[in-house]
Amino acid sequence: MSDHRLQDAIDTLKSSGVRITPQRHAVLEFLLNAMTHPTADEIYKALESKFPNMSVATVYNNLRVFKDIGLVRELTYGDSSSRFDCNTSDHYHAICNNCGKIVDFHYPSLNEVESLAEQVTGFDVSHHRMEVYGTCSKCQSEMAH
Amino acid sequence: MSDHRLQDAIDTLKSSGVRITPQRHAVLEFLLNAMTHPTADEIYKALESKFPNMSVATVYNNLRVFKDIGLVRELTYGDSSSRFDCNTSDHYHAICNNCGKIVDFHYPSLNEVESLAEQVTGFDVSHHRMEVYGTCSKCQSEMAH
DNA sequence: TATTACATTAGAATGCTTACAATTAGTGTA
DNA sequence: TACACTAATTGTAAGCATTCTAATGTAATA
Repeated sequence: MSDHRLQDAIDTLKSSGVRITPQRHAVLEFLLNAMTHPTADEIYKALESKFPNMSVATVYNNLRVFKDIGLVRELTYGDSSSRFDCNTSDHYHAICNNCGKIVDFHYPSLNEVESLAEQVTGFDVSHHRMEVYGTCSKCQSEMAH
Repeated sequence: MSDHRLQDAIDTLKSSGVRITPQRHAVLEFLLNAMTHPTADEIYKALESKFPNMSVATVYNNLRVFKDIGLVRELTYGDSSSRFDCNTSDHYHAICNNCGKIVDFHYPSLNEVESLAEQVTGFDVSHHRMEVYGTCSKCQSEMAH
């Protein structure tokens, strides 16, 4: 089902002059199929069996390449490690304070906030970020007991 | 001018059963007077001359105490270290992609987003976070040359 | 095929933050 | 004020995520 997105991503890489190595392909494929927003270490562990010799550095290197090209976004929350999101379409995140689960949700882009911020701060605004924090439904029902 | 805020903060600490030590007082005072959002290390360096024997651990310990009580907020961006903000009133941040400068700005709280997110995700939302990114006016004029 | 540039690897190094155990110092009570 | 109790501080070690480095490997090109 995501063959289409994978092929698009590979085309983007190629046209940027980036080589498609097996490791790079695997990281990309894993990210595209991931329902979650994995950390670098999670990606590394997931591909360990397929690429026993792969280095963590390779994961980081490739994530940076993807990020620079705009294929993935790096999400930095309070916790220690970054998460990576290959869904570059406009969306926001809801994060569970309890279990850390991240759920995507759509909302009309907050352009108004950007233009107000420009007026007030004198910035030339390029983008914004927004998340809501709370308790996910699973944790809510567990807490009820 | 911020004696009032400092006294309020100290009262809050006392009523939470937290002792007011000289180091703690100094960290709190520095944060309240800071126009920026300093890192733990910046606070440590700033107080070095006044408290030559103070440990970095003390800065971190106290910041955590303040955070737990709700006197300060921890800001985590992409860069390596956290920043601390003692302005707990509702406001948002504009961050310069170039120099890292952080400017506060006010905007009516995005309650609507929170309630929509609750409906869509099933979360019980407690709060949200939002920032705009761009180029600050100083960097803009420097880039013009 | 030789060359060149880019990727990967393994491990060392870095930087931020926390953990730990020993010492010091506030705070409430007699 | 003096005492005792307990929290806070200190210095250092440890943990963790991430980046760096140098050597090796691999793909594309002439």
